[in-house]
Amino acid sequence: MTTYVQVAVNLTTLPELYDYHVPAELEGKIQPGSLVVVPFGRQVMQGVVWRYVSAPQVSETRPIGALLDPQPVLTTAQQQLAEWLSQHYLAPLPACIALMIPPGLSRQADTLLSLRLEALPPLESLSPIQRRLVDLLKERGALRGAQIDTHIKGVDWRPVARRMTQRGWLEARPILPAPTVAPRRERLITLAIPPAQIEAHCTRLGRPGTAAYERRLTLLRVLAAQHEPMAPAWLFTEAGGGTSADLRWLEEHGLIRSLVGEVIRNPLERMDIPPLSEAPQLTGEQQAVWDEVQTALRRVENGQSNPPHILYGITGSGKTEIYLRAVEETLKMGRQALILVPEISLTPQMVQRFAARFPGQVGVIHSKLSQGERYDTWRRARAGQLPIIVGPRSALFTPFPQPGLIVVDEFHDESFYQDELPPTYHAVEAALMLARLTNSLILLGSATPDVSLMERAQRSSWRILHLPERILAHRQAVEKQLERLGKVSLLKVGEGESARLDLPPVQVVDMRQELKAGNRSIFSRALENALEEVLEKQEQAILFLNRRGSATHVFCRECGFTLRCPRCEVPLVYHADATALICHTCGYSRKMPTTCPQCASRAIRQVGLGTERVEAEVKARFPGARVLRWDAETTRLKGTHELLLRHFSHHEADILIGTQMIAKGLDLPLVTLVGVILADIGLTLPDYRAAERGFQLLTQVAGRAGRSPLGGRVILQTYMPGHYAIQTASRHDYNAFLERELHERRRLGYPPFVRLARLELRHADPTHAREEAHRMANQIHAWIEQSGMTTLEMSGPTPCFFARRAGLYRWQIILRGGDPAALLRGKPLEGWQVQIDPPSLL
DNA sequence: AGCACGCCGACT
DNA sequence: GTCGGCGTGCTC
Repeated sequence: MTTYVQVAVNLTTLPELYDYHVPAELEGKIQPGSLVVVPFGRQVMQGVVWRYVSAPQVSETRPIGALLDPQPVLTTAQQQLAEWLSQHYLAPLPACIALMIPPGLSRQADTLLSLRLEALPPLESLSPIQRRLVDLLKERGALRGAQIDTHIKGVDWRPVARRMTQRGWLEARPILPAPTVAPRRERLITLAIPPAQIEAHCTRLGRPGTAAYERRLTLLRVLAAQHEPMAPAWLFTEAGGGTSADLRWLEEHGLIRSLVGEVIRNPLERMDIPPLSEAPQLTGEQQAVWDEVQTALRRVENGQSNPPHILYGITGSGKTEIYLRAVEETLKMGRQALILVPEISLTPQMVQRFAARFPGQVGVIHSKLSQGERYDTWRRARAGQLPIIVGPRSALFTPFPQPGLIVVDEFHDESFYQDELPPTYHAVEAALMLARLTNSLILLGSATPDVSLMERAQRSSWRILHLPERILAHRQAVEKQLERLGKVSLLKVGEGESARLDLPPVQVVDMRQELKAGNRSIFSRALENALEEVLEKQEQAILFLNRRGSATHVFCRECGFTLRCPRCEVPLVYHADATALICHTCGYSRKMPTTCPQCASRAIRQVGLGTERVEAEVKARFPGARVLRWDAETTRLKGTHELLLRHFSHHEADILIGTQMIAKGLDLPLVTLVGVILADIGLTLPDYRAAERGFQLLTQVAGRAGRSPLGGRVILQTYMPGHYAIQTASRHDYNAFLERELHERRRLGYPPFVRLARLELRHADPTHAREEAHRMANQIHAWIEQSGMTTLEMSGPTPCFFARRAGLYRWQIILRGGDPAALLRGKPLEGWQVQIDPPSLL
């Protein structure tokens, strides 16, 4: 009996599965999820076995070539998740599978080219490209296509090589490159005698009293203290000396043994992990929430399903402690937990808390990992050896044997939506699906829950858990620190270790009134006074402005000409410290001109403001203040987030100026003032979620103040003080915002009351882009007619709001109504990027 | 992705 | 007549 299987071939554009038979030598070793090598046309490719089939769809099948990993690389739940992603987001299945296989293990087919010297014509008769190929292969021997690509750039050499192969001048052999990742093996040293007998064997260490004798004895003692095999380099470090000759001596005298063992590459080794921390006592509110979560986890344990749980808790209300306990409970029942966070480099405190509570059981995923670290983390998770994974959206695709808990922290964050490369998907939606497939509990936590999901939660009877009070954990530690600084605490009377804190009062300052009163500075009188006060008291302040640079744009007062990026057409931004104009979309930069390029007038000026300008103004007004600027640029120039952060939290600076990256999860107890320089930025963008984004950002920024017993306040400067996002954020009133925003969405016909799909086209040729956009719009119109989906509305084609990006012209078509994805499924959309339920239409 | 097939214009 | 451009379709 031959076994037949369907295989998803690793070629991201392939829409279907292909049938193969299992050869006798692989019989019993192949199962759904197996990573295999298959012949495909005249190529050799990688693929994932999808399912067994009793009979193939085609008369002739070819055999599976080899099995690349004895363990399946996808779990059953992951296969189902990949199928759902493919269906829901209109992406080819192999593209969805690619999300789940570590880079380095997943390889694409290639061709190995070599010269046939005996058949080669005289070199003079060759064309330049042919000549380059021949020279390269003569020098380097046989090369893969990918290797040739690195030597011959900007030229399409493949058709040339193909013709040379047809003439018999070259030999082309299809190959599949081996995975570039593998377990790391190292020589390890272990004691060959019981630790207690070291003294008894001293005679075998050489002549007593010599340096070598002492070194060897120390090596043995270190090994005895360690209880586990040690790599030589580590052993020498711990022993404070030693050579490989010592090891040889000890091995020859039967005192130690060498063995080869796997060494795990663990990214957490590079991180400072605080000592094991005990779970703090819960407040009454936390306890009530925890009781509910615990009950839900009981149900998971008993195989019953749960609705998604939303954990709506204001900044500093102790959500993380609930996550930690839920993880502990999940581990107790032998299942694994997944913690998704928006941006791991901005939330090192989150990772540290998990690593401290569950030493040795936490794996971290982030973009800076080496391939080896990523591969090892993936394999340990698959084997059940690493039951907790913390990471960004990609961490969702970790292969756990039996997940029991999925946490999405700050689930309103847009970084959970991937729209750069296909498949575009929303990690929160995918997490909801995975929770359903694995019968896991899913906890979605946020201080500003996503409006669409909140509406869905209310409509579908999800559980909504509320933590309305800020708490201050580790009260004694903080109070001791304040005592040292001679500060008076503003804590409310509380029980035990934790205490309550009020949310900081927010003062909205109308900048139009400031102008009327003759104040043309970027600081209102209120903010200036507050800053002065903070500096006097030796406390700290944060100034927030959601824009980098010194000015928003540069224009000529004579003729009105604005300097724009030649590739993106967006206005260039002036950066004072580099005296350059920079495009914030593509990075293009040029010198600041002294005269207008259009009319040659010298009246060319910068207008608007960014973080650099704020920095300059602060330094001018408060010469004694120590100022630290934190944005994408200073991070790039001055090193890691952690470094800047540590600098500030050790009070080596008084004022921190930053863009939205300072809004996330920082816990800075000495900050008593947060000033928002201009709250309006972003609110006026033509996008259906502009108000929601503004509200979230302002709420988060405001949450940075008053996280300590010193109290705190927020000053919010704006030109539109009546805007509901600003009004509700200043009152910390999420419910009022939610109600108003849902009202607006219903009125204007936006999610959650309709579903959206967005089609985007990018092309270097503006005419082609426009014509293709119109052709597609007509086509979609016809599809709507044919399908009878008359509730679907199409708008466009229109140029995108950012109409050019990195030299490419962008056009979009928006579909809204019942189920836009259903219309597009299976339709030819080549060249277009499709986004289902996009969080932005810019 | 490769590679074949097949159709059209520029050269030996 | 052939060579070489690239549009289209196929790979179990």
